[in-house]
Amino acid sequence: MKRKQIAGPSVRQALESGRCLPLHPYLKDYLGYCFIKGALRIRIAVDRELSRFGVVAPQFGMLIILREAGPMTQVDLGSQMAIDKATMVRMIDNLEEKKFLTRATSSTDRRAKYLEITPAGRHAVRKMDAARKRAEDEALVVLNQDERAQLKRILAKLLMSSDSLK
Amino acid sequence: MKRKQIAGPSVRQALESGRCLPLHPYLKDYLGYCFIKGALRIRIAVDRELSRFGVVAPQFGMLIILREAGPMTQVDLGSQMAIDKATMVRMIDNLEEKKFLTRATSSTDRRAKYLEITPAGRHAVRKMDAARKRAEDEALVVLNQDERAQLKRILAKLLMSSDSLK
DNA sequence: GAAAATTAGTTGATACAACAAACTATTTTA
DNA sequence: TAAAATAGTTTGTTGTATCAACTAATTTTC
Repeated sequence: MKRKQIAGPSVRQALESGRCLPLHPYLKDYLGYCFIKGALRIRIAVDRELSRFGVVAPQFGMLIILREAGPMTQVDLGSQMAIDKATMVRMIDNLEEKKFLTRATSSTDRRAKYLEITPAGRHAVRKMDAARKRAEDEALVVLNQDERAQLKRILAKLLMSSDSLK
Repeated sequence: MKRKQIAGPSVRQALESGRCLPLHPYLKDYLGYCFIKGALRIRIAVDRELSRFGVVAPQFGMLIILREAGPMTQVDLGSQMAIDKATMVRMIDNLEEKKFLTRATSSTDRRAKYLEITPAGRHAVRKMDAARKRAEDEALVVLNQDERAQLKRILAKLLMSSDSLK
């Protein structure tokens, strides 16, 4: 009478419930555990802000990239973000619906659709970014400026380097 | 012709694929983004190790807590870890099947089942912990000892304090 | 001290999001 | 120019956490 095997960590659960992640006393010395709890705490705070705009974090990221890098196709953007093209369709649908970007068929390749952030999108993304910053700051309120800078530096170092790994 | 709304960030996806999370140049200054990427990188490494034992991170956590705190009921353990009781059943099934713990009906409350880590469970958890440590160290290889200590300290401070929040 | 409410654990159904596969329309390659 | 590849879309599948309902036991309340 085997029951179905469980598999995944309950990350999404935590994200959606938005409730504060309890930090268990017997687990607090496990770096990976603390790292993920800390990251989720910020993510939850940011997600809460972004939800007011009807977008999720990856969609915010898309708008940022489109703003900085200019128009590009869906697969291009998707591959930069490691998001499946089928998933992209839905995310882009949602952003288009909100008029944050336009889909325009390329004149040189009529299969491809170029995504371009709209003025409304630029405006929204500025507000989202302010909200994001607020949420992050609030989540980090217990850390002083020095600690925040260190955290940023360490994270950057950690991620930069391992970009080359694998 | 509305298509289904998307919702969640692609966390699980990254976890399972085990592939290296790309860090986008236009997003690398967003702390929350980097934080979650860094945390996932470690989590992926640890999960890969734990999968050899057929458990996921929360199950490892359960065994640790049972080892440190002694026997307790499923709901008790579940509430400490903020895991739904229905989810608990499946996770515990899996651990019981592997003989890492026993379910024993309480003599004082015949509804409740006390979970107790077995000698095999203790043995396994020691090996898991060694594997976890190895994985974490490897994931953090680019950071020197001082940076790792700082990271730990900052994470601890961040999480400790906000335990009181909300 | 019995009825009502609560609780522990379990099960099955549901919801949801990512992914795979199949498809259309186009473009590139051989 | 025929074949292969690609962009985008749609549909269907899969995996996982959750909900709702259920059983059995306990506690509360009157």
